[in-house]
Amino acid sequence: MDIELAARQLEALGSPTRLKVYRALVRAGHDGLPVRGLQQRVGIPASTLSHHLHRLILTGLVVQERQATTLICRAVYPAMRSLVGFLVDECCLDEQCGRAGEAA
Amino acid sequence: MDIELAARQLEALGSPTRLKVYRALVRAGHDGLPVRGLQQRVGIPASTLSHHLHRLILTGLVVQERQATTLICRAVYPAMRSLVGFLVDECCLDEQCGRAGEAA
DNA sequence: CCTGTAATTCCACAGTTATCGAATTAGGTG
DNA sequence: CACCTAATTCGATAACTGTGGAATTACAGG
Repeated sequence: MDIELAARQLEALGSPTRLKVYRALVRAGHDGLPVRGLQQRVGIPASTLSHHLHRLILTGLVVQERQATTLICRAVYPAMRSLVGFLVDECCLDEQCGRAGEAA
Repeated sequence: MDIELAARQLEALGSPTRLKVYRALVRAGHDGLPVRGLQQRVGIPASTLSHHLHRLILTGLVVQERQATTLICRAVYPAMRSLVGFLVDECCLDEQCGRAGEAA
């Protein structure tokens, strides 16, 4: 995992709106959510949502698939997995980030 | 862990410069690093570094402690731990983010 | 082809961020 | 106190971000 990619993905998640969007998608599971459903859940105008989705897609955290007239959005789980892996491997020392030691 | 705090911390880490700063601090371990040493490692002007450090400190990811004329910076490991915890607990579904399934 | 729904793209604007030289504050030493 | 090093704060500027209404593209059905 490249540090530049990690930074871009962290930045993509680093907006309350986008984090809520992403979380909604993760919670939607494998079936994903249409943009419309996402919009109702997050409660923002369509154009704003579209911009945020675009950013999430650019970093590889989200993909879209067209089903007739609706676009289904899905979280890309492997991307999140490697991002978390980066944080743990590159940014944490084992002793300090391991569960042992102190209960946060 | 509040989603707003998570977003602010993700944003703080979501800049290549700040991510490098943070990583350097984590790697420095418990002893931390003086601002000067950090500056040499990351290679940016002091004032720029100071701003980035300030942002990291505001989100609770980094702390500073004065030792005479030098300021020692340290990564706050529990903060990273709970951020990673948030990503795993709130943004990942067990089945999809568990190590089982596929090897990323 | 006309219509309707889905979603994006266009456009504009206010607010924020990154950057860094210069000035300033903090703290120790002769 | 004068001086030195460490680091921050000030000030200014260019670039980017978030936001959302309006126009546009994409697709299906009658």
